[in-house]
Amino acid sequence: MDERKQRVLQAVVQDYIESAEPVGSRTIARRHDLGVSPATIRNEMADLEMLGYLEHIHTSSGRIPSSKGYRFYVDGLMQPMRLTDEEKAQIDLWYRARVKRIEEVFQETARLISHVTKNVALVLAPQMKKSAFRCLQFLPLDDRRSVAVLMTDAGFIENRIVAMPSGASFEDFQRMARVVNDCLTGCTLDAIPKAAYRKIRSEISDEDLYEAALDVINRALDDTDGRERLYLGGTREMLSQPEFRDVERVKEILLMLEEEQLLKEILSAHLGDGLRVTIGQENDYKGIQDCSIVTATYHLDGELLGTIAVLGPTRMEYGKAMSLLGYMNEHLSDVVRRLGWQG
Amino acid sequence: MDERKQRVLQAVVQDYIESAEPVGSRTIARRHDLGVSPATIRNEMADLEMLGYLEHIHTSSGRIPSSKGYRFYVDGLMQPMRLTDEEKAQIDLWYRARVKRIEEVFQETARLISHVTKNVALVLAPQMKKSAFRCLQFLPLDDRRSVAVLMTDAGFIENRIVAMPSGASFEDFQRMARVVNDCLTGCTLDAIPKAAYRKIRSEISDEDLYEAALDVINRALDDTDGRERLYLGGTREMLSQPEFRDVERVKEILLMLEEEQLLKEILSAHLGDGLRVTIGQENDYKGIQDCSIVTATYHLDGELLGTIAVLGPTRMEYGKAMSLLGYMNEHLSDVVRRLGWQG
DNA sequence: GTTAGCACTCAGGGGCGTCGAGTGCTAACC
DNA sequence: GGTTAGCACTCGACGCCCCTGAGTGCTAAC
Repeated sequence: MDERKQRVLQAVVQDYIESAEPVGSRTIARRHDLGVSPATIRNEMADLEMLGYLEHIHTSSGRIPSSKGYRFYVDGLMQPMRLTDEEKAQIDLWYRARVKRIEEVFQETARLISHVTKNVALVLAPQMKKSAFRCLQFLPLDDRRSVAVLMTDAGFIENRIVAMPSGASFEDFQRMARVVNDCLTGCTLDAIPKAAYRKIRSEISDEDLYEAALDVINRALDDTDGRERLYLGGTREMLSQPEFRDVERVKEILLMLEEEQLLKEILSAHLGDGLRVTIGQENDYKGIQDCSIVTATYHLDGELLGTIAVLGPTRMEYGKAMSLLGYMNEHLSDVVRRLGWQG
Repeated sequence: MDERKQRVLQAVVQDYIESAEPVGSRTIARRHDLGVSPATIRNEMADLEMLGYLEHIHTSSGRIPSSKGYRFYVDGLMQPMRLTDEEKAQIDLWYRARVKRIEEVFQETARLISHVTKNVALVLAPQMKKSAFRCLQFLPLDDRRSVAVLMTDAGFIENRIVAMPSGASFEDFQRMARVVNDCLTGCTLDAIPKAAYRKIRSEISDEDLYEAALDVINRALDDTDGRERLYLGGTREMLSQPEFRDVERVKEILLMLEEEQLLKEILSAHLGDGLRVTIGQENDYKGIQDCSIVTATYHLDGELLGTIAVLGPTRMEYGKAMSLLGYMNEHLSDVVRRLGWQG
């Protein structure tokens, strides 16, 4: 693929991303200074199509990029689009604001991403089980139940209603909490050493109480439990994309966006190092093979914490999405660090 | 308005609700046994239009009900549609399931309502400030901040990150929590007696600590704070309504549904006794004058707790929405009672 | 008061010609 | 041999027309 072909491909992709219309040879000749006539560009485009980088709806409609075409563009031709100062300012402003609850950080991150990219944003918060236990307390609910409040180092707080074994009093629960606090402080939740369990076991003589303690810990770990972990933003912004002009398509994608489990799987599949782009048919899941996903993972001290992503039509401003995710990434890692995530 | 007119009006409304197409005299003659010819029905329809119950897009299109027509229908003609046993079973099943967190109850209620009615469901949870204080605890976050966990009698739990005044230790905070717990137990949060404040004041000697205590209480009361209180469901179901065939309309309504404050105001305006229907132009807010809202409030011992609502096109199955809300209402009141709301 | 009959209206759909954007091919050009 | 101009061809979009079907309103007859 010689340089001129690359320039033509670049021109086609850029114009198509901008206009959402198939682009023709004359348009390119007019808008990009390639120094050749439309006829030559036509020839190049025919070649590019033969090579699989462009597609043709019908004879006489302009070309649109194929997944392969986008891939080549993203990997080599694209120039990363810098965020404007205004956009940066807007983001910085928000992150400097006082955070009231940790969930807000993720929700707002999703909102900001979708706002800037006009696409759906997905934010997968750090998994609770990856974080370090900080403390457990119980609040009394009624005579049979109490509420367990579990906090981890990242400032995550989980509530669970737990039934108290008959015969156990609230004081027993508080005693149990003290034991658990003593034994688990500093443990990462998905890797509680056996020794810790043994210690809890030995300090809690009552069998039922021990079971209750395990129950609390296990249910706190059960991430599929609540709907907390995945934050979505921009289902409305999405509608401004011409790809979603017809309601059927919108329904389809909204349906998919409700399948939280599926989304998590998709994000997990993309879990890679840093920025990653998956384009159209590269997606395993059939329903989004006309969409692309840009994902970024945020880390702390080498430990994977979570993922943020932009999901949109293949005709997406990859450069912008990538810069933005990179930028948000830093902020998120920073926030999580400030909140005292265990490094 | 004689009986035959009423029967014609009823027929028009029912058919229109079912088909979403303007209905003509012949259709009615065919599908409802009124014992008269289409011509007569035409005459009646002309009268009904004159009286303001029906509308006409143009000559030669069938009639559609006006807001006034729907109103008459809802107030007098409609037969309340019973829920099917299957629907009831589905609902009962869910409510019998083990509730993990109180928020789930409201979220799932919204989901169920939207699923059955194919419209948007709104659930306004009991206001925290109306509930009785149960207990306050602190969890340590870092050396400058801690997390306040406040629980009320309904099982609501609120977390807030609070800054600790310099000089105060976490132990001070725990001491403060004990004082607050002693003084406020049983108080309704929006009506904390002055005496309670005085008592707290006298028991907490440290000025900064007292301020911090007030801060926690006040911020917990601040309902606009989190996004917890209003639960939405069914933005996807909504799309199956033919009224939302064009994306512009969808965008409009989605935009509105994001304005949580606005929705709360609308719901509050509809706050009435039991079931209430607001139809089309009866709505104050311009953006939903082609929509109707059915609201129901749930109480306990005469005290208003919250509101559940169905929002959809004026062409809505009022009977079904009303029965459903009534049914969900009982369940909700029941759940809240079980969770020990202070009567 | 009810109904049949008739003229009229309007939206929707199919057929048709036009226009414009675009391609592919060929022959000429440098 | 690569580049370009020219030309025939294709196809979607648009506007137009006409037809059809559903529906009304009016009038006259029952």
